[in-house]
Amino acid sequence: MAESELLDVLTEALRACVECGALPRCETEISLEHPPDPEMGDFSCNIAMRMAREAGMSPREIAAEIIDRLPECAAVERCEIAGPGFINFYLCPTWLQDTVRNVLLEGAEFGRSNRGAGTKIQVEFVSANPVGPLHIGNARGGPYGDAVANLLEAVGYEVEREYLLNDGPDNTQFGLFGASVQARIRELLDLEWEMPEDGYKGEYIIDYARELIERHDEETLATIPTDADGHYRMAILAEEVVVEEIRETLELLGIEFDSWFSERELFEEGAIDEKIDELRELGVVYEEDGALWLRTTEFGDEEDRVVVRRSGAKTYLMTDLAYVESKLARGADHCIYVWGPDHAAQVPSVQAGMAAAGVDPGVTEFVIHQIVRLTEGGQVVRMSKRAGNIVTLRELIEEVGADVTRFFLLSRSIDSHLDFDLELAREQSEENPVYYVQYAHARICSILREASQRGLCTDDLHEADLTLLEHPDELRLMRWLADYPGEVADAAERRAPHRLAHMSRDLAQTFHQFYGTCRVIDLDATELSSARLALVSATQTVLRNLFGLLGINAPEEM
RNA sequence: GCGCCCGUAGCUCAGUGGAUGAGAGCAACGGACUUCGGAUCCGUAGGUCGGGGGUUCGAAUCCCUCCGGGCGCCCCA
Repeated sequence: MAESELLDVLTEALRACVECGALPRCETEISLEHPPDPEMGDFSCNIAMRMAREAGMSPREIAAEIIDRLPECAAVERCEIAGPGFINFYLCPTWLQDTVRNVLLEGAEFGRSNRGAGTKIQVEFVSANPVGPLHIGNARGGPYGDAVANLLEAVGYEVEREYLLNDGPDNTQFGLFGASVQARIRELLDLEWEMPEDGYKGEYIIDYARELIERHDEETLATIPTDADGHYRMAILAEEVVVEEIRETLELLGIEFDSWFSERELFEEGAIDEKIDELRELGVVYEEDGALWLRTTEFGDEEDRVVVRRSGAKTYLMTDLAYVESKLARGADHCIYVWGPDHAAQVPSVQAGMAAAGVDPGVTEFVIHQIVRLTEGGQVVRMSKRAGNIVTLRELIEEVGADVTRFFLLSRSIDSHLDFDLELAREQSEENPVYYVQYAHARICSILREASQRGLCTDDLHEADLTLLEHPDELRLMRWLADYPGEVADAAERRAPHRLAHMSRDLAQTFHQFYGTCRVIDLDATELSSARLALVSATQTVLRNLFGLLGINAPEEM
């Protein structure tokens, strides 16, 4: 709010400087930050220092020129040059009070913006092969992709959440899965059976087999041939069960997809073949050793890649090329791919392949998340079913709860390996950061209940006399609320939902500090009580908004 | 061997070009309500930001190099 006003006047001043020749035109971006000490002002700008070299002037000189031409702005009380050339702004004390009032009036809208201006972004995440239950390894992309989607929506993008099902006829793994399920079904039906050498030998395959026998006619299942076509048909039948399971697990975490896109569609609708023809016309493919190769080397890849195997089967790269076109055709302006670390190596070839196919490289964006390990008492817990350890994501959620699972998985930067501390996650006490942040919310609810019971009015708090809020801990809390919209925008821009987890911890702590020093309910000072209740209520709103982006609950009591 | 990620307090991690500004949580130690939720708060202690070189007015942050750890390197996905 105040921040965007400041950016406006700075931009204006800079333009004025350029127009009258006081400063040369520079492309440097204007940004604002907080000085290390509130004594040094509410905001500061380093533009003068960043321009210094290009302008060939000293930073302080530049700062002076800018300040001279700063338009009148009601929010700014004064500004001054500090240190090597910072421009520090001291805002009118009312700006913080306005912030609190805005929070109360805007409610769930506070912190949202329209920077995205309705641009359509598709976020594709999880997309684990539909050949088994979700496990810890691919669990991270779920909360991450969902929270990034929340962030993008919060800053005004139109977002679509998509799960890609790798269920095409040429998908080796999918076929193997079908063969494995078929083997188990035949075993259960007392028919001749054989598990493929590279087949899926996990026990869950037997569960799928039992489920399919329950859902379908035994006769039908028994007559499905044991060749490649039969394997594929069987895989499609089993996929239904797997996808149900995956969907339910993700729903436990509050994740719901707008679209479950089946790769099969690309084959059935001929999109793949069309794409191959296109590549031929573009002259970017050639045949060798009976396979069709894409000249990705000419687009920055280390070697050319096969798109159609000698067997005639299409590779993932081929389907990726048809798939991205489908995304764009369905209206996406920008596509974010959230992939696991096992796919990191294929990013360059996919990017090169897309370039070869004529896709604007600016429309795709790849985020690779790093691995998750379970730890207990500092020891890595192997995901071994035989040892009775947690293996699937569902088991983890059942063990520690959805809020804890989400919060933990979101609490680290996506580039960092994540150790999921089971011991800490199970802890239902102050040690567990999730309970810490939720406690702040529950405490606020309790204060508001108590105030109401004692006859204080908790409605229309935006009309309270907020000028009474001047304690350092009150000011600190208000500053925090004022920063919130900018922090959300930053987190969205950087695709960094882990910042939300840190923010929630930070806001909870700032609130608790305020609570410790500022008595809220005081029947001998009802004016002050109302002002503080307004601040408490505003904090509750921002906590809720933050929890909403994180995707965790805001409990009224604990 | 090549590629990607990581290396910051005892532990788990933020911070990724700015100021007298290296921080948080946990662990350790010492404190705080006869009143709103002590699942809380305050204080103390704890660092060659993996090593070295470079760029810069300024580097934990950018570049080079070395060391250490993780992951990946199929006509699998």
